[in-house]
Amino acid sequence: MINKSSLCQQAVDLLKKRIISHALAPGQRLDEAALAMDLGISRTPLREALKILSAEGFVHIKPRRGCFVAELTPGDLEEIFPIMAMLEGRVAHEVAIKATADDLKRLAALHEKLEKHAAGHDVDRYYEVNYVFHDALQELAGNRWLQHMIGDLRRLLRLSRHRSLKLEGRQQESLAEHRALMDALRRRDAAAAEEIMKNHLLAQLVALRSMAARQEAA
Amino acid sequence: MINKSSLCQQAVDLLKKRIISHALAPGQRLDEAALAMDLGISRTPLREALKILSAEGFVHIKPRRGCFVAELTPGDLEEIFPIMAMLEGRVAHEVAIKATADDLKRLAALHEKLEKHAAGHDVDRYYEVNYVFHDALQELAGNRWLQHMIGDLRRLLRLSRHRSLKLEGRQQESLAEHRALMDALRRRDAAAAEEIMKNHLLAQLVALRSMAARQEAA
DNA sequence: ACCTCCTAGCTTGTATACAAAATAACGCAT
DNA sequence: ATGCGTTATTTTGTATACAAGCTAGGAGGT
Repeated sequence: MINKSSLCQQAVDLLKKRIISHALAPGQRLDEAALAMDLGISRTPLREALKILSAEGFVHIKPRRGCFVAELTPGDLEEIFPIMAMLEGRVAHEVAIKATADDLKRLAALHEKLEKHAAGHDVDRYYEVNYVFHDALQELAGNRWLQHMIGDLRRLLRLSRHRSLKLEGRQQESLAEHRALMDALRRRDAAAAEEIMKNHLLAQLVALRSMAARQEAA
Repeated sequence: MINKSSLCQQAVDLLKKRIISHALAPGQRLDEAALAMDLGISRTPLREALKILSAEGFVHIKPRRGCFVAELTPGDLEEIFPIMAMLEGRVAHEVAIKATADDLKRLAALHEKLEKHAAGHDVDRYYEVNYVFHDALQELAGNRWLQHMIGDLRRLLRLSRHRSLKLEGRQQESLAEHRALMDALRRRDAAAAEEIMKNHLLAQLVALRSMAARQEAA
């Protein structure tokens, strides 16, 4: 058993995974007794886990009425993406100033992977590496609170299965934006890096809108 | 008794107050049994409350070692203020665009109160109204997620008793910045409003720094 | 005298049992 | 048949009891 942490923490981790993977559907009611039985634990640690998930926005607890998996409306996305754009823009800004030549090399290596997966039309791996890339940037920015807030929002965004890269042409755009970002970082142009990152996020929002519109039409 | 909510929620609210007011000192260990006894509840709802407070950053839970009141280091302030500056800047931006003439009148009324308390050297009331003013702005911006995140950070900041307005001259500066903000809002100059608000927050950070330096010297 | 190991206690983590409130089901009256 | 009221059941909220890990203090050895 690698898992030596508390049952509460284990429950938090597992439920997050299930919520993000939509094994637990948005809006679904969570029955404490049934869920506890399913996880093989008692209600006490499970309830503590649900309180944590509630504070982090994954579920909503309606007093005396139960616990429900959170759902993100299109309106939420419209509100969250601009915030993310600001925060990640700030990250890019800091990285442009702080990163060492070595750091930039590591980023470049990740970017190369992105190019490769894009060329191979491997959307899943592209997403994966993209995540790692953004994560690495946050690490380099070295602002723990910024990192914390972005992390919260990122996890939340995953509640909605937005896969905007599936929109034709979007992956190429995304890649071009990443290229421009790497350029700005190498030039140590903080203002440009921030602006590019901002627009990168906002472009994702635009892509999501058109996907939603397309789905609406169908 | 107006208070009909769960014991857990009551505990959360009360503990927040105690932590913010420093009735519970930063770094202090919270003994579950003793605290539960003190609050007149059992450990079960108290533990749920502590989990929530932990997720919101008010306390840190070290597994099997206990729960400790969080403390903000000067480093944390240096990280948080720039984020706040961005977020509140964004709020100002949105308000400049969205606010109706009526909204602006309400804000102006609040600003008048600020001027009055400043003239009367009533620092406490100035802080109070200042809080209401910023809160009103967030309301007008109408971005619930932005509001949520700013709210979290604001409460966190109150962990450190930073009273930068006590620095001589700072209150007058603060007032001037508020005046400039109102001007920009009336002119519907979103970019200017955003910039002014950003600098308003960053100026607070600078004031805090010099207070810390002064305290260091003493 | 100091370090180590072991034990005793205290504190956190978990399970179960109980209380209270909300939902569902049933019967009655219209 | 339908709507309302009452009761039964389910489910959340809370308390208590139990298990397991950490801390501290003392005994024994070097």
